[in-house]
Amino acid sequence: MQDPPVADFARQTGLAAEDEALLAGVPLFSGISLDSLRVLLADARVCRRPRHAMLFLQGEPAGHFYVVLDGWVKLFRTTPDGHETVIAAIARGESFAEAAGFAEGVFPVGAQVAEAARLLVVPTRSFTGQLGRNPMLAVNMLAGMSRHLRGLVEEIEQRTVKSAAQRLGAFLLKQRPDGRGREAAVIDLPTDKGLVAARLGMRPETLSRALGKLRTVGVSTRDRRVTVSDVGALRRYAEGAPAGAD
Amino acid sequence: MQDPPVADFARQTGLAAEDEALLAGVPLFSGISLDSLRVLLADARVCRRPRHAMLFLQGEPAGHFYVVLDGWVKLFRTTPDGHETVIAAIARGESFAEAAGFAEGVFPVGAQVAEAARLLVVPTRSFTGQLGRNPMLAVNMLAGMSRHLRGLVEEIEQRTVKSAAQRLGAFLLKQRPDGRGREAAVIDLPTDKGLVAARLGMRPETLSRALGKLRTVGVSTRDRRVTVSDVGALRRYAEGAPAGAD
DNA sequence: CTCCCGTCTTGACCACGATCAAGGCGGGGA
DNA sequence: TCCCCGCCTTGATCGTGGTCAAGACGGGAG
Repeated sequence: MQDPPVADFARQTGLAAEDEALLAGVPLFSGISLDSLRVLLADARVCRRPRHAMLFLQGEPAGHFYVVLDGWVKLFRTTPDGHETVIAAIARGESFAEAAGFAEGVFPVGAQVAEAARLLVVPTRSFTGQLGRNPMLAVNMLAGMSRHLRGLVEEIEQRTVKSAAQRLGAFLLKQRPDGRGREAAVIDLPTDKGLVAARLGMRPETLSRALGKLRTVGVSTRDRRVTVSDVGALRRYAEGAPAGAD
Repeated sequence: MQDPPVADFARQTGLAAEDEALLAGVPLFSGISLDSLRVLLADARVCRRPRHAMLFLQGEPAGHFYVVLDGWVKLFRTTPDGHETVIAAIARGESFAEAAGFAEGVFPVGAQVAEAARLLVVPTRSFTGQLGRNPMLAVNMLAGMSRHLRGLVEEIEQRTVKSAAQRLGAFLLKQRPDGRGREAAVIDLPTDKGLVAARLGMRPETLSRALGKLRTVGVSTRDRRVTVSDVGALRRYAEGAPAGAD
């Protein structure tokens, strides 16, 4: 409980070295050094949850927030007339319910595991405690959050300026951060197409048609497996003018 | 320079009491007590700028951020091919370039006064300095920012779910926070229609047509003066189902 | 007074994506 | 084995808002 030596960090939390690298890349934590991150997350714990597991319900009191280490999580709101709307789909390397990290309250949405997940659970109390004890850490985090904020806003605004097919193209490219040439690539969709559609802010039908359009730039599909014949061409399409291709 | 007594706050910065109330309501500062705010903004200064004054240019080094005490400010980006796109229109009671408040860098957009403005200018250095000296203040500010973040994201996402006319209705209602009954109201648009359109994420032509649609719920226009015959009806329209009214 | 210019409105058209509806396909259970 | 029920695709249609183009209106300068 009291200041465990850094060496115990991994054993304490169940974090592998590659998890730490992932955490350092979480937008919320950008601008925080790895060492500081270890301190900040000293009381965080890793947990695994199978597909369809409910993490929390809308309106439940919140005492912690999450980082997705692996898998996918779906945030949803239950409408008065019964059925649910997907608010967001959270991917590996992203955090959610962060607001609960700074002040306790209730979760404004529900969360369900959409794809078997490993999660980092961070308790609010210890998190804010550490921040209070490390002022510059809090300031760095503020800087990180304002960057995060701008990024989020820009991403959402892109939904107006880029076409569905372009957004899908960018999404596909993001699934394999390595390949940069013009070679071919095989990408397995990280979750079912319905949720991918939600993630990209479109209906499943539109996703289907967008995949169709991408055939003109060498993208073919079979179930969840997507084959890109020319990564460069796809990138050009995704970044180029909306009407440019065909 | 060194810890001025609180009593000098107003004289130092040029802030009136009502300005302090406004500042307390700025999303960025929600969750910060008025006293703390006085400390945090001890080095901030008020300045007036006429219409069309340039506050800063895209790419300029940033050492401070702003709060609009009165008037409107337009953020824009100059595209490679010469002409400018409006990124955002900032109203009284909102802050902008906040990212510059936590870490120095360059302004990613340009800013111009769209409607004669009184601005609070907050220097980055003293701001982060104060935050570093008051840990709990920084934590509260993080809480405020994450609320702010959710609010922003939700507002932008509304651009998909609400119709142009509904967004305009909501905007009009926000211009007079007092009236809540079903009586009539006269609202003067706070800035020219082109900028109002930008604020609402639509083209001027669409704003014009949206005003036309609102005529069916008792809204009439003459230049910048908007007359609402039944505030309750307008509110119902703005909040209700997109297709519900007519 | 007239001309000009910027703001605003109106009309016609079009592209995009949502919606409704109908099937295809595949996997699991009886 | 057959059937059923998700998931996905495909087609037809429609509403919304962006774009292009043409005026209306008003104010200021000459």
